[in-house]
Amino acid sequence: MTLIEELKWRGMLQDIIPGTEDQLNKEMTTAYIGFDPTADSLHIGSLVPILLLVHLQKRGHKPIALIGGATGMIGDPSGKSEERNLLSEDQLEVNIGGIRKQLEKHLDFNPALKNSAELVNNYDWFGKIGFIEFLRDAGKHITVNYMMAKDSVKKRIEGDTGISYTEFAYQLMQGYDFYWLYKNKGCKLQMGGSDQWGNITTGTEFIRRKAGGEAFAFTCPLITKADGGKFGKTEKGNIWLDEEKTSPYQFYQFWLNASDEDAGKWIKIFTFLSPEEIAMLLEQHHKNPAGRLLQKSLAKEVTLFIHGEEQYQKAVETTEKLFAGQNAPVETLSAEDLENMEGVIKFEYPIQKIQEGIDIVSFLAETGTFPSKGEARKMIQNGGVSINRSKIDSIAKKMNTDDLLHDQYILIQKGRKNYYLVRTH
RNA sequence: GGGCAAGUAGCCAAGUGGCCAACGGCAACAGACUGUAAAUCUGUCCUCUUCGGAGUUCGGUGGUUCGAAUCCAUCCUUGCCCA
Repeated sequence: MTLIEELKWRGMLQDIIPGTEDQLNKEMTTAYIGFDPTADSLHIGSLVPILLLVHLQKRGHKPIALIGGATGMIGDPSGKSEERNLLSEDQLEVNIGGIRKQLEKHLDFNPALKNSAELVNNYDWFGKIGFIEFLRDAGKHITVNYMMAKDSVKKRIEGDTGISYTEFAYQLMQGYDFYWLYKNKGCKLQMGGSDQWGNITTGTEFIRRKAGGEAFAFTCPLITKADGGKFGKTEKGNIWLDEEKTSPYQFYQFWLNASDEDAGKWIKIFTFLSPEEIAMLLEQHHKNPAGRLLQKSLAKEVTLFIHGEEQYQKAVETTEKLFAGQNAPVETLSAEDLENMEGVIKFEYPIQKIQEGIDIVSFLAETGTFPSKGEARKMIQNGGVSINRSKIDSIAKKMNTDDLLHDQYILIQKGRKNYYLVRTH
């Protein structure tokens, strides 16, 4: 299976410029993907571009990760219905650092390799270009008519929010990036999400007109959920790759909670499992859907890839303690079990207040489980709060020392899946 | 610069003097059902609350009025048309 065939099978190919496959088969090809420095960590939405680079490098091609230090200051209109706020230079600096750290974990940057990965920041070349120079060098080669025909631009022009000259110029900058990499790094291929198709083809067009060269591209479909929700968002917000922002346990749980339909698609995209292995998993899953083998495999592979063996083990251990024995009495959890639950949010609380018999609503608000008493009350009335695995059915309940596990802990559940551990002192 | 239209909660979107914390939809969260799925049904969904209420909202600021998201003035932003 060639790289393109594999990506097609994995469901990671949306659009492709004819001749791309021949180019990849012909020689070691240098290819790039851009990353937007809109936050100081990448989230799972950026996982697909990372994986594309990894696949590429595995096949002996040379990946370049481009961080949009310059383009990030402008804002890409693609997929945005409104003008974006500009990021400050300081913030960009921080974000670029965070992203660089994460990319270095997954790509091989060893310079001894002939296809070693490279990291570039487009600020390095855009920072030096003057406005007049840019207009003469870049602007002259692409007509406004061509730029306006792009979907991302057309939507904004036809919509009722408009588009600023700044954002309109974005595709020209991205096109120039591709040209710069073509010229200076011999980069002939650009990849990206399907929302980038317009920007990408501006680049290949630019290279053709200005350099008379041929460049290639393909895009990956945007990841969606079967139920139409946004991918990678939960109650707590984005799922980040940084374990400080999203603990490995939460990360593992995210994948474990995928629906059957999504899991079947995602396991091809987000893991490196072979078609045979995946076919086998799918078959076993159909025989016994309740085993949720697909979700478990998906969660395992992705957590291993991002957080490594040790964190994966911890996530699984915590998961088993919390979920495997859902109906087991809470006393079966030892003090060590409780202490070692990675990823469960822990709070400290003075034991004195428990001894005094504080009411449940105040207790939940004061520990930080809920932001306010009102919310705590509402959730209890909705039947959504459990203490030590038994559902609280009255807001009148008072806490007392009988509620302490091992004379010290209280396990709070918000809904079925959100656990909090209160440690008294 | 001139003319016309628009700006409502995370998003879309009704409301055009009191019955408005503001219809409806999406997203989100919780419950029932389940497999820590999906679908379905139910509840919550501006903030706080002693659950009786209280406070702050409808681009900004002033004003009219007993009372304004709704009327007036002005400013800002956006779109369309004209120059």
